[in-house]
Amino acid sequence: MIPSLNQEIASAINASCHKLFGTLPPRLVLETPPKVELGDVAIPAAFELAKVLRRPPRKIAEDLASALELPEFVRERRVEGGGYINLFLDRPRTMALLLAPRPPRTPEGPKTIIEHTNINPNKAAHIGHLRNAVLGDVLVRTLRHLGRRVEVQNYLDDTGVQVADVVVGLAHAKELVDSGRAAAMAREIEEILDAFPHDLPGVPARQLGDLTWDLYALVGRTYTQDPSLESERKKTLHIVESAALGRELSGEEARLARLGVRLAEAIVRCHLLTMARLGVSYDVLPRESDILARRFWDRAFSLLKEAGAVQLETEGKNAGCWVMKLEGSSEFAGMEDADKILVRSNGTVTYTGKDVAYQLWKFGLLGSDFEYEPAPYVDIDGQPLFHASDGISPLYRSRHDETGADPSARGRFGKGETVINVIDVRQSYPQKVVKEAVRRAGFPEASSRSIHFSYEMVALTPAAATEMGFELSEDDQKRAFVEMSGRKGLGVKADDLLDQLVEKAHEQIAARSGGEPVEPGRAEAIAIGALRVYMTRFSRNKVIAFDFDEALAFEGDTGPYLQYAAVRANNIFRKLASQGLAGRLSSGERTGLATRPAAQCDDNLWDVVRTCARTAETFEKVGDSLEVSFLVRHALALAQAFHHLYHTHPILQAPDDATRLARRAALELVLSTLEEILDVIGVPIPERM
RNA sequence: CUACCCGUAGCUCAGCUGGAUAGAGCAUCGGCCUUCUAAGCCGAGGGUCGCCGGUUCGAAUCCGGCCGGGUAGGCCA
Repeated sequence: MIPSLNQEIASAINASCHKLFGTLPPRLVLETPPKVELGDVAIPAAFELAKVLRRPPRKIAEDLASALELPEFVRERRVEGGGYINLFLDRPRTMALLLAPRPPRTPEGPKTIIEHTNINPNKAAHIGHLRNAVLGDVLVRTLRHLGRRVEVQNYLDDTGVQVADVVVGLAHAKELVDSGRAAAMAREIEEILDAFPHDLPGVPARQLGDLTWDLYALVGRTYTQDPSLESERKKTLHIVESAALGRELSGEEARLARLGVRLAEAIVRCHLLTMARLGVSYDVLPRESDILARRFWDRAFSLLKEAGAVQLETEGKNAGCWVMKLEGSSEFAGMEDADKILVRSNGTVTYTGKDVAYQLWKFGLLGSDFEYEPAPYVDIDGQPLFHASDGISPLYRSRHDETGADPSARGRFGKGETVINVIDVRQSYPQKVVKEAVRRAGFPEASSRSIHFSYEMVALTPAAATEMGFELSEDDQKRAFVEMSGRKGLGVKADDLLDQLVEKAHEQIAARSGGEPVEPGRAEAIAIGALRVYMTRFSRNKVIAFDFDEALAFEGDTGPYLQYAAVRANNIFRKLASQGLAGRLSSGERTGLATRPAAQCDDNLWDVVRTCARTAETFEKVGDSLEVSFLVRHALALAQAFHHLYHTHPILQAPDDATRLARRAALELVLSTLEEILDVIGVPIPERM
């Protein structure tokens, strides 16, 4: 419940067990009883001891309970159920302790690098990317809250096939299916890119994401209908890579390469704008093109070769490729062909190969680094559009050479002790390969600190897909969910969903404001709250079958429910002030709380306090398990407890000052706890609902 | 074929390393706005925890085997 108190209780149990039974409980766990009436801390140790001592747990609990020498904080002990020892805390003192000011934590210790978002810069972001970014962002905020040093990286695959695909679409628009529409879109896209970094008059920045989304879908359809275009794809990818490697290119090739560079750069701005809307930010944007230009792979390759981790195949289907043999290792057991190609027979490096180099760099083990420059995204006045995750520092991106690089940023990024990659579960296999490669390159400790934060995908319910005008096959209609597919253009765009949320929030506000004008930030805040909670309230390994009704819900287990609790708490303090009553607790009141009669803390009030008290351990649990839904569910439980209290314990109309003080104290605690948690989940608290 | 994930109320999900009467939200039904905003609260109904076996004083939870659904096993990422 309270970390320091838990420790005292734990050592008391151990001491008494030793004295009474001459043995310690195999595992010492402290639980929280399911109901307030049952107490504040539950000790199930008697169940464990029953096995060892071969005596009924209830008996053991009774003996142990009376023998325990507990801290003064514990007011009462009871044996409940089959053998639980339940402790009741001194309510006023606990409350005073919980309300005592805590010094803010400054980050310290070794650095944890978290990579998330990582969207192919060739089209608008969809709701699957949203899950990635929100989970990653909440993880970042949680670890920071726990006092760790965290660096946020958003990797840009600016020289990948997906970028090449859209370049193909632009260069060969007339050969695509629906060529008329394709050509029109291509023209508009090129105009937008020509004007970049400025926007065309009247054309919103996100238009580019929408257009490329559609164009990419046409390219995808064309590939399946007319495979001859595939050769253009290979050629284009080669051009894009060659440019990054600094090779001389002919006129047309150079034009295509430049197109790819500008496309990626402009789409990244779309993504960053979308994420900024949600309050998601990054410290550095490492680019794949710079990994190529800086020859990171060459370094990684020699490390792997020196360690004997890779070998050149001379025969078989992988002849001419450099592969990492995985057949023997247990992690890859049972796989038919577990070997992973890192260098293709034509000499080019696979994505996984580049990822190995990137991973080694993240740990500072590559012996090579990027240069860095501030990300080039500015508004009309030349002010930066984005900041680093501290909200102050500039957002940097990697750079391949010194020209234009910021020398003061040199060496600032990477060199993490722990690296967490937020990537969906479908990429478990390549992630395992990367981890294994780091190990075999001679860095077992770095390998063990390579964490794949995996989560399940966001898919669409057939209903949602149909609602958006997609025609599903009969088989698909029967499925529980259908996978999104950029190549089919099947998916819900992040900004579209946000817009719908904002619109709905606006309607709801307008419906209750009685004609008063609605300030624009309110609907946006509610939309963000709804979205962030929707993306984080499920366990990581649960597929989210996206459903419009569910995503747009504002009642029950939702962001607005949390926000409403905080708004209500704020309203009470506001109202108290407007009536000339004491509102927020003074420091004298806080310390004086400890000696007040316990009677003012009835069970209902205490239930809320008890929930607040579990916050610290919830944060710890999230840090240990990397399961952010624990935090969200805790917030929901707290909000629920408070909404209940709100109806049973009026403060303005409290019967007397003493009662009011106890209630104000509980309110103070709820509000500060809610603010603390919502800040970490990234749910903004509006002034009013 | 192999590995991993999922299977709990009509729907969406919790259930923390085995333990208190299996809990929330949505939906349904019934109440509560002259009282700090009803995006709220109170109450009711609704469960063979996929199936079978094992371990245990005790299993939704651990183990084994099935069944159903999903994902991965590309010189794509």
